[in-house]
Amino acid sequence: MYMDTLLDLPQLRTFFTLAQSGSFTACAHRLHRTQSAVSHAMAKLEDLAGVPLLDRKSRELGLTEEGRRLYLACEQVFATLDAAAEDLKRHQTLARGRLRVGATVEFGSSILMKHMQPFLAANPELEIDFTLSQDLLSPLLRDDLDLIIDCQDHPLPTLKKASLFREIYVVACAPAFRKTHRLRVPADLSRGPVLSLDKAGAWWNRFLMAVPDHEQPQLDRIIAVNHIRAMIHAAVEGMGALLVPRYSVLGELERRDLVALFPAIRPTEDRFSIYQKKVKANHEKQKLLTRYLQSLSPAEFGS
Amino acid sequence: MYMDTLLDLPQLRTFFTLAQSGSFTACAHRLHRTQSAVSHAMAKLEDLAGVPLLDRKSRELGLTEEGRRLYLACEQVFATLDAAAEDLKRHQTLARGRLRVGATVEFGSSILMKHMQPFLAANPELEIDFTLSQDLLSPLLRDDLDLIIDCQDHPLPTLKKASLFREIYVVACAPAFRKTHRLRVPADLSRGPVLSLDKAGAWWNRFLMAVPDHEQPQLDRIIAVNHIRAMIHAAVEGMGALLVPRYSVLGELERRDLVALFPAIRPTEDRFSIYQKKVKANHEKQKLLTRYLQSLSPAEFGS
DNA sequence: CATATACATGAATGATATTCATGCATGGCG
DNA sequence: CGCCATGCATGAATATCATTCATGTATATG
Repeated sequence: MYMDTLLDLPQLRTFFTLAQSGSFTACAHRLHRTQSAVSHAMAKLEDLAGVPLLDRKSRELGLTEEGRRLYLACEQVFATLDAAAEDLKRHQTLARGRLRVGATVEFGSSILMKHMQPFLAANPELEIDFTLSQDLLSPLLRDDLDLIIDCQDHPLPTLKKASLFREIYVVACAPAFRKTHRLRVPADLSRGPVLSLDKAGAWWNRFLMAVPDHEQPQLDRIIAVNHIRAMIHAAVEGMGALLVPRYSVLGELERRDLVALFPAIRPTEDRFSIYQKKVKANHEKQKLLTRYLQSLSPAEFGS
Repeated sequence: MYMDTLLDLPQLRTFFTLAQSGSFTACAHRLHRTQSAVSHAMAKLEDLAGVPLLDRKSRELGLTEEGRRLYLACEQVFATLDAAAEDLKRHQTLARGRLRVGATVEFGSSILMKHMQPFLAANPELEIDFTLSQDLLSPLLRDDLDLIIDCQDHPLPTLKKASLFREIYVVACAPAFRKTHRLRVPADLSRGPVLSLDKAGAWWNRFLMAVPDHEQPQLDRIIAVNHIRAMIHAAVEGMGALLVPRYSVLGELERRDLVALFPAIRPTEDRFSIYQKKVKANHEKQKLLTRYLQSLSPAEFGS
């Protein structure tokens, strides 16, 4: 209903990236969106522009004359904009003092630690301590922690919640294990041992609930390992299939120590959020860290 | 690794306008937003930037050092962007052929006609005919019209709907009339004649429903006039108070031939939309007109 | 002081972008 | 050829974000 500019930034950014990527799908990956989102965005942009901007006929996707001109404008605009953003970042007031951060054990050790160095380097005056634990809420409320990263929901009115990323679960196993047990559909899991945090196998419910009835496996042979990292090592050694948050095995998947099974099955996702006491959330150091964490792309978290 | 841009266009546009306007409220008016919206947007922008951009302490609202730098970047960016938009507009494929447009009588005669000239001038090859009528749907379905602008809802699957603006109703009368009848609250309307499209006064229900119980007027003296334009002339002459869509009396309010009454009471709004047959909505000429109408600011429609 | 002006804020709402689940076309390839 | 893979489009459902509404707080002004 309001149409200040004909041009809309998210769409232009998409267009700009698309022109560099050569295909909708590639562009979508770069922007951590789906191909569909890119398609919608471009349709809208072209509709707004009133002229075709993309030339879809040939194999390689090209720009029309108008598209090329718009692309040049984008170069200008984004150069300026990015420079301005850089400039702002440089001039952010540096944080100082002490900040006590809590996180879940697996997330903290595998992901958080990997990404804190640049932040620490940028804020040498800031002293950060980390506490990895299952129970994060009570230390936060007790003021033993200033900021926690948790996948449990804490809907308290005194807490400020900022959502961070979605924790996606995967079923995975060693490549050799998949071969010997001929794992093709979820039902095949009945054939071999599975690793579980608990002996009863409740750990796997999250997965089972997402499996259609006729493909339900019988998980009879359960190997209990009460520690995720240990479970992962066990899986790499071919001891069984496991169910874990994707972020915890990013490296193993990359190196093909593990392979993901049944990508079509999507267990319910948990959402990781940052929680802070509202009264302290305005402190520069807390805002700074929050911003930093949120600026990490979802890909870093395996989403 | 870092999210798109830290900078977001609608916010930057607001910031840019704000810097030129000198106050939140003034900026809000320019952008046809509320002061609150501007405030929210700036809060978010500053939060993203990580540094204060606005200096609110002194009487005149100023920019901080970082704000000034960002403002310079904005100048650049919006200059480029607006130029690109202009360029695109120039290169839009010109429409040609014939386009039959339908609209409600009052809207068509008072507003639509006022704004079509630039469009016609930009598309000399296009022949447009206008039909103002109460019944727009059937001619559209019969293909006697290509595009209609209507405040009735037509939720048909074969039609494409594009919303245009909200029709806001006002109660108004001649300044002298207000004085002689001492109209201060809705109940005072009992004192003098009111103009209505129908003798029964059902026309006023839209207003009465928005009035709290204890202020309900008794509309006993009703002057029926079955034509809005005539009703307006009657009101200007001091014959009574009337209830009309704001857009129909924009001129009279401006010249103070009429004054708006009870701004606190807000009758239900109707939404004007553009309807076209889906199969024909892709025709260049129809898209062009749709875009043009949507690009008119809400202020043009009295919203 | 009382009032007016200017901005802030939280909750509710409304609008928009994104995804999901498809469909349709084109280009290898057995 | 028919078959599958790939790349883009599309409509409905959903998630995300902006805007408004209804207030609150602060400061200046007569």
